[in-house]
Amino acid sequence: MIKKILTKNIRVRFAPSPTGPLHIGGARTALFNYLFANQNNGSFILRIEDTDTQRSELKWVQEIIEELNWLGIEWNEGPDIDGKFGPYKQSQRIDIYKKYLKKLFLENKAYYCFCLPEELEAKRQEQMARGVAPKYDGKCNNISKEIIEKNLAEGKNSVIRFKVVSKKVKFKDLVRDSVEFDTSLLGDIVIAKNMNTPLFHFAVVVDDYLMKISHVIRGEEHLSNTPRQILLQEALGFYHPIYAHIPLFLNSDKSKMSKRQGDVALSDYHKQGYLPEALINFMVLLGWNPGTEKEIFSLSQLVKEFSIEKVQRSGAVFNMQRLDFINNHYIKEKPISALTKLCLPYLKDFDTTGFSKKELEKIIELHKPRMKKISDIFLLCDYFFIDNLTYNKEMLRWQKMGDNDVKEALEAVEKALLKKWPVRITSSAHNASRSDAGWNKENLEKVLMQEAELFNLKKNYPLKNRGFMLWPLRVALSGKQSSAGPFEIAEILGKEETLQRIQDAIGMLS
RNA sequence: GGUCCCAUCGUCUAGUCUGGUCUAGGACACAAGAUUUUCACUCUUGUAACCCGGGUUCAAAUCCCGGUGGGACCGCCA
Repeated sequence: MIKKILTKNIRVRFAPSPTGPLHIGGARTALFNYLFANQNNGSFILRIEDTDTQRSELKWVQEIIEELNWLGIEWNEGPDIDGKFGPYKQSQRIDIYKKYLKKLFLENKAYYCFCLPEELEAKRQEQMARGVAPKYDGKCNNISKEIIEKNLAEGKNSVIRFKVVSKKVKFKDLVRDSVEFDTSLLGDIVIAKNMNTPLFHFAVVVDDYLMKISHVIRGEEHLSNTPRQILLQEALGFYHPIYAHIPLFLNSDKSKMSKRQGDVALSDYHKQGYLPEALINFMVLLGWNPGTEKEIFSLSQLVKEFSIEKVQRSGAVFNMQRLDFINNHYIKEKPISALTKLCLPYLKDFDTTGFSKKELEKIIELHKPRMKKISDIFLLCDYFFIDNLTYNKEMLRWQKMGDNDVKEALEAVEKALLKKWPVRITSSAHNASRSDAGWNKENLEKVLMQEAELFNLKKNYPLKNRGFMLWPLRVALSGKQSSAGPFEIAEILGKEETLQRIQDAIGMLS
């Protein structure tokens, strides 16, 4: 007797296994579930599938929760948020599974199997070599009760198998329409190691039923698992949830995204300084689009606009360049004080104490358009915090300049700066502070743009090609092939350090 | 090997259901140009795709069939 599908109350779940860091593909599965639940006024459940006690660890449960929270994906029920259908960790539901396991035994739908893993593996190899679908041959299906008791009493290695009924299983999938499998190709599956150790298929089916899950939205790798679970549902008299199998993230060679070819943990992206809003936006566009040309979405917009039916059927290559682009977009949008806060941890190896909050914000602002990810800030702005820049003196040359030309240019800069901001010989505190007055980007620009033209006139360089003065200056201040502009740098560095760096450059040329 | 899924620019995709408006649109990347002292940002422009073969039709990216290619699964993992 199969009960009707529950669709009035939308309830979905994300069911990760805490055997390692949260996979980025898992994060997208969670996202799709979250979006689907929230746009339908439903509930989103986080369920921890830790039946594999060997590999499951508490720290991974914590990581899953932390990283999902960081992304901004919230659930209504889970290991940390109690609901009516808990507990939400499978390791705490052993008695529940036992009850249904007994039911299966009682109805003669499950049996003990005493085959050894090695002999099973040998059979599997042999079958595959012969070109047939590897499947369990049902050897232990008809062992007598006495033998079973005896084996069990002796503590012989055993597992519990479910009798897979041969039939055509057809189900509707929100992403793939109708899918059909012939279960006669399937062998009897192992659903538990023993009465206290249920396995994946069984625990999933029981929990989805008990937790009143209406829609199972999961990765495509589970598509071929679905008929087994449907058979289990039928054997237990459960309703069938509606399925939606979403496409996989792919490596650039189109294989399933794997660690071998790059980062797969959500935390890796977190650590590198990808913003949660960027990751969300990027992930959702891999396999879904609104059908319009809009590409930037916040999580709350997605709740409104997302549609599971528009999810793509084929896998999507995880394209880092596109992630970088989207991340850069969100970095540029971020208010400067918030962005600075995010950058600071990546600057912890520098001594930033000499800079005020305002100055640090200016530094970040300057490098914002260049940042693909927050961690980039380290290499982008290091020259502000390094006392003695090291660079090749050839770098100081602009176009056809020689050492002497560069030296002249820098000396002209120095002279002009000192003229406008003279060094006081009588070093009273009052005068010292006055000498820096008006040392800002605007004034520096005014003075030096003019000076650059005078220099060109003198040297017979093209008048408007101000690089003859500004390029050496910028390199002297940054020590870099590319950096922010010289006026901006000088403003933040302050007069003393600016003049010092010019002096250092001149020193290299003598 | 078996089963299932999939197939539009290098990548993500729109268009496919309801065939004509598609000499196939957008975005990333790439290239060129403008701007700038450099890089980046910004703006403009450009290169670039309907897997192949048949069929149906006045008309096919779109419907049908067959290939081919790619992927997932086939566990006492999930």
